[in-house]
Amino acid sequence: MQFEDIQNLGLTKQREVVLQVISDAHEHLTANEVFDNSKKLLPGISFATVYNSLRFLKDAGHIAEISFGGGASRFDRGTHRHDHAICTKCGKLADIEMEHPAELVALAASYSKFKPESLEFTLRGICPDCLAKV
Amino acid sequence: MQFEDIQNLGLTKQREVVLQVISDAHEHLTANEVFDNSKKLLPGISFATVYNSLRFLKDAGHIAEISFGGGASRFDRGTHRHDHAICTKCGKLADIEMEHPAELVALAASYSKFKPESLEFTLRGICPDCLAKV
DNA sequence: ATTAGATTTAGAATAATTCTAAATCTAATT
DNA sequence: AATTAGATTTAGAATTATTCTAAATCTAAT
Repeated sequence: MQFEDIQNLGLTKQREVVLQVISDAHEHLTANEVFDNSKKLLPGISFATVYNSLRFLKDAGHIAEISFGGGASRFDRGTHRHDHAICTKCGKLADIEMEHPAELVALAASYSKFKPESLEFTLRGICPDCLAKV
Repeated sequence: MQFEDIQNLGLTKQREVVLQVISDAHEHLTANEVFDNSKKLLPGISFATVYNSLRFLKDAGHIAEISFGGGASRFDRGTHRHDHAICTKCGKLADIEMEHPAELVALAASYSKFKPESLEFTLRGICPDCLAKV
């Protein structure tokens, strides 16, 4: 877990703010939410710039885009690879930090004939909160 | 691999057609493409009905929705669980038919504290066609 | 035939994302 | 300090994706 100085990545102020917002958030925000939060730090920022910045930051590997059936994409500070769990009751999205079984990527690559770059999975199930509510 | 008679699922004609279109397609279609193809079989069908049918068929487990960053959801005949590979060069989407390593779901569930229902992954990499083009 | 409930239709409405053109900024050069 | 080229931002329009609404139609059970 390495400290990354957002002030020093050679980003424009707008991109810095967008990255800051995503880093500070405890949840996975939509583009719209990123926009709302960014305006608090940089009132003049425009919607298009948020989208541009999201694309830029994604291409640069600073953030990751997550999407599920239904609704807008969400964004995630992409400092390292991780997986997701999504609750089929309430829709909550959680991160999973674990190593993959050694053979998983190789197996998937051999089945698909793709040259593998990365693999990420989504676990569908019921989150602890919803389990407790029954 | 079991034969399923689409004519006999107790579906409305519109839902039958939507399911037929998805089953017949060799690729993963967007809602828009499903609509276009459905019109060929049932000219009067409306866009809203295609969306309604997609939701219905998804809830009933006949089809699955797949979404990635960027663009519309795609739909897949969901007769059985499978994974996907997506090409980072050309965007092509392929199915992966393989068993998961035994411990994968249990491991993911224990890390997330979710009660697991299903798990699917996406392999990112370069597809055979793009590899050949270099 | 009647009726209640579900489904479909057409089109409007909303939400998500991208595009456009003009203005601004940045960094490199005079 | 002025000039310039290229990248970025802004504002808002445009496009694309999805959902909603209300009236019409269908279905199955009386």
